[in-house]
This record gives sequence, C-alpha cells and structure tokens, in this order.
Amino acid sequence: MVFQKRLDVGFIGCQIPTMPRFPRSARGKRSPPKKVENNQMHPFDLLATVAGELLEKRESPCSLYETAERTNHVNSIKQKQLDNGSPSKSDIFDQGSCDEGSFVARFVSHEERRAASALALVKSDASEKDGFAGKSAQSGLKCDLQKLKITGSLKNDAIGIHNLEDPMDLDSKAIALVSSDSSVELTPFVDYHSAHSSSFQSVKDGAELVVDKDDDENSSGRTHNCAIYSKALKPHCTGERRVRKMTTSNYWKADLEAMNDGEIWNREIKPALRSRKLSYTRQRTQRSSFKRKKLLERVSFSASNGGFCSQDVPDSLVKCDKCDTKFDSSDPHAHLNDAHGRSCSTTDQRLSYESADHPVKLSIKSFRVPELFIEIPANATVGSLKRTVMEAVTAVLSGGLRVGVLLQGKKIRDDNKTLVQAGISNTDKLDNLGFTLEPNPNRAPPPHNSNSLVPESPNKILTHAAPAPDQAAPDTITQPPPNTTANCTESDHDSVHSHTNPSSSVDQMYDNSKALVPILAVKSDALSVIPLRNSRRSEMVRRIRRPFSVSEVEALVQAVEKLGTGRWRDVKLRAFDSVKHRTYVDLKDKWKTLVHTARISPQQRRGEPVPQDLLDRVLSAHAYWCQQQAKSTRLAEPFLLPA
DNA sequence: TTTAGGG
DNA sequence: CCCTAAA
Repeated sequence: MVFQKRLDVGFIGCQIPTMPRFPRSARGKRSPPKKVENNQMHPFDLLATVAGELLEKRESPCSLYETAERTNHVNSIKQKQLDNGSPSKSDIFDQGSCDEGSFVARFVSHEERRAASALALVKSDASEKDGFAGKSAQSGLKCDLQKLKITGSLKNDAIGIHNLEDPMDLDSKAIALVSSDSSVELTPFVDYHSAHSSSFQSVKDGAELVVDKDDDENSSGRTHNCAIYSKALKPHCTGERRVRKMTTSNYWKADLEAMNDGEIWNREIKPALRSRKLSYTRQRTQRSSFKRKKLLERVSFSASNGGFCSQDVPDSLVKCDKCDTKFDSSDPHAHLNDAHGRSCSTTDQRLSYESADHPVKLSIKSFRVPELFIEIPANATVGSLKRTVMEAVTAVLSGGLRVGVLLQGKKIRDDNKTLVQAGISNTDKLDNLGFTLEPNPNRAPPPHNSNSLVPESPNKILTHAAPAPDQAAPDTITQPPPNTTANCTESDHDSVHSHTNPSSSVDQMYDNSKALVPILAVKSDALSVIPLRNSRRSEMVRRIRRPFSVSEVEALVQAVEKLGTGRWRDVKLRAFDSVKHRTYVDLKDKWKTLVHTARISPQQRRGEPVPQDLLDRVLSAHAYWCQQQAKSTRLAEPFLLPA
C-alpha cells in the first residue's frame, strides 16, 4: 500500500524588508547549544527556522541602524492583538501587571469572528538598567512594556495574527537568531523566562491564556503548543475551514485532543494546566519542546489571515522619543513607528509599498512539505501508519529544506533579485505569492529514530512501515493528527500556496545551510545567528515517553523477585528481551519509581494506577534484595562493617 | 557495557 | 527519561 500525500505545514507570517541589510556580525552571541529532544519537533524547527529567516529580514529600514544605540532603551516588547470591536478587552497587560522578566502570552478569541490570537511577549532584562531604569526604577521589578499592537484582520477566516511589533523594538530588543535546533540558542530567551515563575490563567471566555512571569516554560510551552500544532505542524487538511472557525485556544486544544486520541492533551497539557509545578522530568521534556515552539510562535504568530498589510501612519499618530517607541495603544489599528517617527507597520491592507525602501509584509499561511512517498503493509495498523507518516515528515523536515518562492505560479529562482524586482513588493501580487518547502538536495535526511526511513530521492521519502507496533507502547505525540492523511487530499492548492511572503533571501540562507530562528534576546543587543543543522544534533533525539503498563510492571516485578535488584541486564533479558524500547536502564528506573510509588500514598500517585498487590510485591522484593545485597557486601568487606 | 544514582 | 561516574 502506498501513500503519497502532501502535508501542509504551518502558518507563518513574516515581514521582510525588501532589502537585507543587517550585518550578522553585529548580532549578539548565541548561547550554548543543547540537545534536541523530540524528533517530532523537527517540523517545528523547520518552520521556526523558516519563519526566523523571514523575520530576520523584516527589520524595517528605519530600525536597523538605530537598533544598536537604542537597544538599551527598550526593555520589553508587547504584542497584542486587539479584538476587533473591543480592543480594551485584550488590554490585560499593562506595565504594572508584569514583573521583571515576565512573559506574557495570551490568546484572544473572537467568538463570532473567526479567529485571531496573539501572543504577547513581555520581557525585560534585569541587567539592562539604562534607559529603562528611568521608568522602572521606582517600581523596581516592573518592566517597561513597549506597547505593541496587533490588529487582527478579521476579514478573513484564517486564524491569524498580525505581528506588528515595531521592528524597531525588535531590533532594540535584539532579535537573536538562532538555530531552532539547538535549544540552546534559545537559552537567552528561555533562561530568561525560566528564571521567573509564570501563572497560567484562563480568562473569562476561556479563550484567553495568560502566561505571566513564572516558570515560563511550562506555561508558555503550553501556549506554544497550540502554536505549533495548530499552526505549524497540523496539516491543513484537517480542515482549515473548521479550524478557522474555532477560537485559537479551542482550536489548539481540540487539535491536541484529536491527535493521538487526546493523549498529549490528557497526559501533558491538561495536567500542566492543572498544576503549575511539573515534575522535573516533565519540565525537562516540555522545556525543550516548548522552547522551540516558543520560537516558532514568535514568528508564526505574525501570520494573519493570510493577509498582508502595510501602511504608512501619519507621524502625528506617533509619538517618538529617543528611547521609546510609543503609539496609541487604544487604537485598534496598530501604529508602530520607529525612532524617526515613521510608521513601520499597521493593519491596513489596502496600502502597499512599492518602494524598495519599504518593508514588504506578508504572512505565510502554510507551507507545503515535500511530497512523501510511503510504503506500508496493508495489514499495518492505523497507528503505525500515523507513525510512519510522522516519521517521514520529520525526516523530511529535519533533513534539510529549502524554501521556494512562487509568484503567480512561477518559481522565482534568482536569489539575487530584490523583492521589488521580482514583483513581490506589489501588494496585488502577494495573493499569488507562495512558498514551498523543498528537500535540500545537498542534504540527506539525518539518521532517524525509526530505521524505517529510506530516503529515495530529493522529492520522495520511501517509508517502510515498522512491523507491528508494539502494543505496550502507546502511540504518542509522534503521531500526526488522525485525520491527517485522510484529509490531505483535500488540501487545496490555494490554501497551500496562497499568500506568503517573498523573499529571495530565504533561499540564500538555506544555501548557506543556516537556519535562523528569531527570538528576543534578553541580554544581547545584537542579533545572533546560529547554524541550524548541527550535523550531530539531528541524531540526538529524546526518546518518547512510554509509560509502563500494568502488565509490564507485573513482568518487571516478577523478574526482579527472581533475579534481584542489581541485575538489570538479566531482568531485561528475562522479561523484556523482545521489547526493544525498554533498556535495562529503563527497567532499573522503573523499579526505582515503583519503589517510590509503593511508598507514597495512593493519592499522590499519578498515571495509570498500579495494583496494590503489585506494589506490595515491589516493596517486599526490594526489601529482600537490599538485605541480600547488604549481606553479600558484609561478607565481602567485613572490615567495613560498623562495630 | 552495566550499575547505580542524581537530575 | 536523561546523563554519567564507576566499575
């Protein structure tokens, strides 16, 4: 059985200037690299990367050069999406509401309107005391928020967000471009947040999420989750129409639930929402994932209803002082300006820039991933099919991609053309602007977890379905949404290639084998760039979590009762010899947790409950073998015994 | 490679 | 689950 499908990826919005102009050398340094943890994150990486590239180019002419000197004056950035009719509704952030280092993410839903969401990011750096000090000094930890407005264009159905942060602000904040790969690069950003706690609260209609100051990662991560799954990873085919009608939060929640039968939601997200404190394990797990998601979100949220907007704002609307960029926050139409008082972005889509000096703003509604060629036994389970598809997608996305730019169906190959020359700066043509993700012919897909992937050609991935999925291992997040393949066929060409942004520079970046992800650097004032594809990194994938089933526990207990607690290799061979994903270390760890579980009250236990009798056996066996171990130790080293 | 433990 | 020092 062969499947050949195209998957739609993401929803990315970006704004790019018609001409690149920011020297990388001027960017800040990057943070130490970290490993990637979930292979399923690759798509995110990819998207984040692409978005990052695009975003990198979005600095407005006016902001680029002043960035350096102004950097210290800006301490926070705030993005807001204003509700169409009631902007005040989304005005939950104000300077006083956020402590230093706070991170605010929120989603605003429009019940009636289709969807709009926004991510408000607020950050401040304690180390930056300069210009910011003036305002923040008195309030101590309060951060000076740059009010950025985002006006969601509700005309369209697409879920979208206009990312209207003032380019200037971004610059000032120092956008760090990092490899999505290495969570590391994210460090500046992430660490910053992790240093603070964040609360996660749902507002009123439940469609609004606020992540404020706190162990960010969790909360923000959750938030990002939606970004990732709903806008990036989730294939369009799931039903764009349906999606559009959902509020952002509902959307991602539903999305998560849909995928893997809600496993992610139930096991990861929901619990997280319920409890602010996650086990270290979970935190770690989510951390890296969310970091990436967070990055992606930063950029992807700029996507709007597939719209593209740009407009000049009268200087009178802008009050620009040397240190702060200000604009009327009450105005539903965001007006951002740079130090020169020039408006850098707004929401009116009617106007467009024709001049090469003006930035071209666009949003990428979605990316079409390269065609996948999958071969899987007819008797394979749906679950395995899902995994297979996911693996294929992951392999493709992580294997190196290029971005192709299509204008009115024609591929723009000349990377050196300016957007103006290519006709991309013309608003009218933007509707016909599209982006595609293409396998990078120069890069073979990286080794993957599943040995089932076999790159066939630059455009195809031949996937051999893994044998029968092991029943003990529940499918997890590596699976794509259930309806992925089913609906993919429907994905209309338009939705895939429609609006997007043009950027001849994108290709160049990929040519350089560098992928960038924009993040708001906490400390560095400059932009940092980190190569995405660390040859090695892609290989380092954190294993997926596979909770032990009761039967597995039973087998483990039985084996340990027989062999003892110090012979994990034997236990493995005895009881889990055929279960490849359970290593002796896993068994040892599981035993450890079992012992712990058996010692705590039932109320404190989480996850699938383990029969008490089993736990009793665990305790007795553990006690017995510890005693045996002690005895043998005593015999071996009698002199070490206490008198 | 295995164990043993901390993270 | 990950990471690692030790064995």
